[in-house]
Amino acid sequence: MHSQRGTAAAIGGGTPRKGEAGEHSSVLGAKVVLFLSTFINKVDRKGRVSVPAPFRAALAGQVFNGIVAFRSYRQPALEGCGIDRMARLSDSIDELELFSEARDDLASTIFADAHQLPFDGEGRIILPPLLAEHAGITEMAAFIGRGATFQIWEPDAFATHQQEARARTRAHGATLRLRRPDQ
Amino acid sequence: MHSQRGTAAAIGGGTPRKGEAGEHSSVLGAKVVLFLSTFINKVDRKGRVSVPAPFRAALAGQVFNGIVAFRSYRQPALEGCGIDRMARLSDSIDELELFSEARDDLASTIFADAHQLPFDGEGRIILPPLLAEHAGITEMAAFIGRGATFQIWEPDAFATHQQEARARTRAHGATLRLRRPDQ
DNA sequence: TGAATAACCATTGACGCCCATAAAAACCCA
DNA sequence: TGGGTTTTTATGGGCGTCAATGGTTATTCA
Repeated sequence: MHSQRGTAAAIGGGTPRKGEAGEHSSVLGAKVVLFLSTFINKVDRKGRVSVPAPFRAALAGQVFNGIVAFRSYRQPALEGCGIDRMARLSDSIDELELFSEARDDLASTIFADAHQLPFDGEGRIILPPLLAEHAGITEMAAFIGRGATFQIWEPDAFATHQQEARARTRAHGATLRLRRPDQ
Repeated sequence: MHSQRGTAAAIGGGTPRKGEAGEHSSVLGAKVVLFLSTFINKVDRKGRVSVPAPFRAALAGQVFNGIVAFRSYRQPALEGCGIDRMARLSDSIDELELFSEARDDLASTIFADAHQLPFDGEGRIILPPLLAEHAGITEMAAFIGRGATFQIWEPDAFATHQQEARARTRAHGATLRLRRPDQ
């Protein structure tokens, strides 16, 4: 049908069954959050959409039970992540000069636009009209895993975008250096 | 429909249901306060405005049941936060050279101008004329989440400001290094 | 005593929460 | 390995509750 299932999962929340701890992936430090794969779900007439179960699993345990979403400023899409990431962002910004212009701009660009969308009992969120509109979402919504974050697109728009991105990648021969495991 | 609901919340107060702890987000350290999103509420003829429920939730538990607001000296807007943050600000300023000019200016600009606005039974505050005037607020007030603090704007003025901020951010390629998850 | 302020109800619509269903995965066991 | 069983998900819809707002009464202070 619409969304495949279990095709991808998110580390850290990956189906912790029957009394398994599974709460923390490391003793100190945050849980590893990884959003993978693509899921297309339906938007019902109340504006509700199910967040893919694997994504929810990745978010499990965060202080806020839901997602944070804001309009991407370069694409007709929504940026999504968990509240923990926003808290980190807030801390980062707090380190900038108080009352500086850069700080102002970042704050009003990101935080002012960020919507906190709580899960209902079934793991759905309500897409605020402003956001849905920005992404051109009406009937269906595509959840796109991007590692530490994810995006939400209108499915057709994303298909187009993906093709172009692939073409560009091939052209530029994008290379990426893998980060050292950590210290 | 006046203001959206639950669209945004603040960590720590965000809908802690069903016996969930949700009180502290970290063992030591203060509660995580995060103001997100934008809410536009009406100012009634008595000068009352509802503070968005999610913001109130973020402030819950602080020693003073209300908000602190003072005129931004860079923008036609009000800076808002909880009383706890003012205490921190005080500490920061305390670290400036005693009797220095900067210290003096900051102290008189911020603290002298800061208004403590208590919530009424319904979670509203009364906007003092001086503040409302500075922000050009008459009919409606926009509450703008900025992470650890928030601002209050006249809605149209903010819309303009936000667009400019977006443009600047995009231009500068607003780079902000995300803080490491924590140590 | 009058005006300004705070405390107290009242209304309404949006939203949180619950229940129900069907289909797909995951699971189990022969 | 295959079939049957259980569990989880995605999705729909109804209803109670709370937030935003407006108005009225009590209280305080000049």
